[in-house]
Amino acid sequence: MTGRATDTPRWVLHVDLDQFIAAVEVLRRPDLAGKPVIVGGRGDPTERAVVSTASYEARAFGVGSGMPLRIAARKVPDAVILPVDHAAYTAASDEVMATLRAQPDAVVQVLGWDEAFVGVATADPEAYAENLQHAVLARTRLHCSVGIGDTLVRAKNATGFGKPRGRFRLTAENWLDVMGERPTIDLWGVGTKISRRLEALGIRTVRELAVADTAPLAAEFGPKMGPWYRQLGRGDGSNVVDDTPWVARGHSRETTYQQDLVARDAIEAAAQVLLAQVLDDVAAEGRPVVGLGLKVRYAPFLTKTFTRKIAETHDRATVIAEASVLLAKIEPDRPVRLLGMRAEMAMPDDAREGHTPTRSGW
DNA sequence: TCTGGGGTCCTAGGACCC
DNA sequence: TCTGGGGTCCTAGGACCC
Repeated sequence: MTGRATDTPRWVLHVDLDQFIAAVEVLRRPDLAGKPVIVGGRGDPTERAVVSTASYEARAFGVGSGMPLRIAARKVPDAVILPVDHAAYTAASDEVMATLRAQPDAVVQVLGWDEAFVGVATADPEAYAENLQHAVLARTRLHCSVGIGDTLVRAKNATGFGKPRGRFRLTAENWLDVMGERPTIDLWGVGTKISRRLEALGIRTVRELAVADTAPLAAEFGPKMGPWYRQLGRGDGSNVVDDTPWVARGHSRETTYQQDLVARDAIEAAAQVLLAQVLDDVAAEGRPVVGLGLKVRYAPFLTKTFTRKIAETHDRATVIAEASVLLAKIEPDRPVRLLGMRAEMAMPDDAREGHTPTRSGW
């Protein structure tokens, strides 16, 4: 006998806050409860911006995140439109994550502002999840839904069936019964492009993907991604929740300009502003810069990216000088609607070798 | 008057070396 | 003189997520 309760099954819980951003706004403005609330940009629907979150009342009108704010405002004339307040959401998120970490024997892997995996050994995952929901509500006044699974993928996919405020369990046993007839785009990690390419291979549903031959998948998507998509279709993969502190590979800043930039000077000045912000973020971490990136959008569907490896340095002036090589690649006489600057940082030597928490472990 | 801003990982193809 | 094949590094770009 070891000290570990080896026959207690390990479960993955995927915790997802319900309409998180809108809910945080309602907490500080209770008069908004029950109203269509849309959060996006600077809260001005005449500006170029998109919806970050809509409350369920606004979603009933067909508004969803990613939609241009202007169109959302037209769909819901009575909507309350609020600016994005990052600091408020970060503070609320920190409270939620602290609550999760305080649960008995919980291993917590944060995925974003409003979601996390919780790994736990328990004989009754539903009861554990319900306790967790009560704890989050008591401490933050926010509601969440919980997906319960025997793998990370199944837990993640289960959550949607529990919304709002509920729980749902997906395991090897019921995966294909629940997911089998759904289109592949419902899978986490399959978007519009991949689902379309799968369809061209004759694969439309999750079940069809689950039983597909790997050879044509590998031929279409490459030796890594091909087999990975098939595994997604089966819901298989790791059940290990990884609480290793996240280390950023880099930092970037992007801005969409309300009016396109035309003059060369204006474009270069704007890029320097973004680069300065990026270097502030990098400096705050004290890690050297090893690469640079530039993104430029000339028109809605024409985006170019340029990257460049540079010799490891802490010196701002050196980085700015290196960036001029990328800036020279911006085409003249072409209106620019978005600029982005990115700096890649040297990774710490310890432990990150081969560690890719967001994807390849699954 | 369509399309944010912050990230991650993978792949293809060219350059270069042996 | 022409040509092979493997490996690595780098850049551009694709795709996905919240």
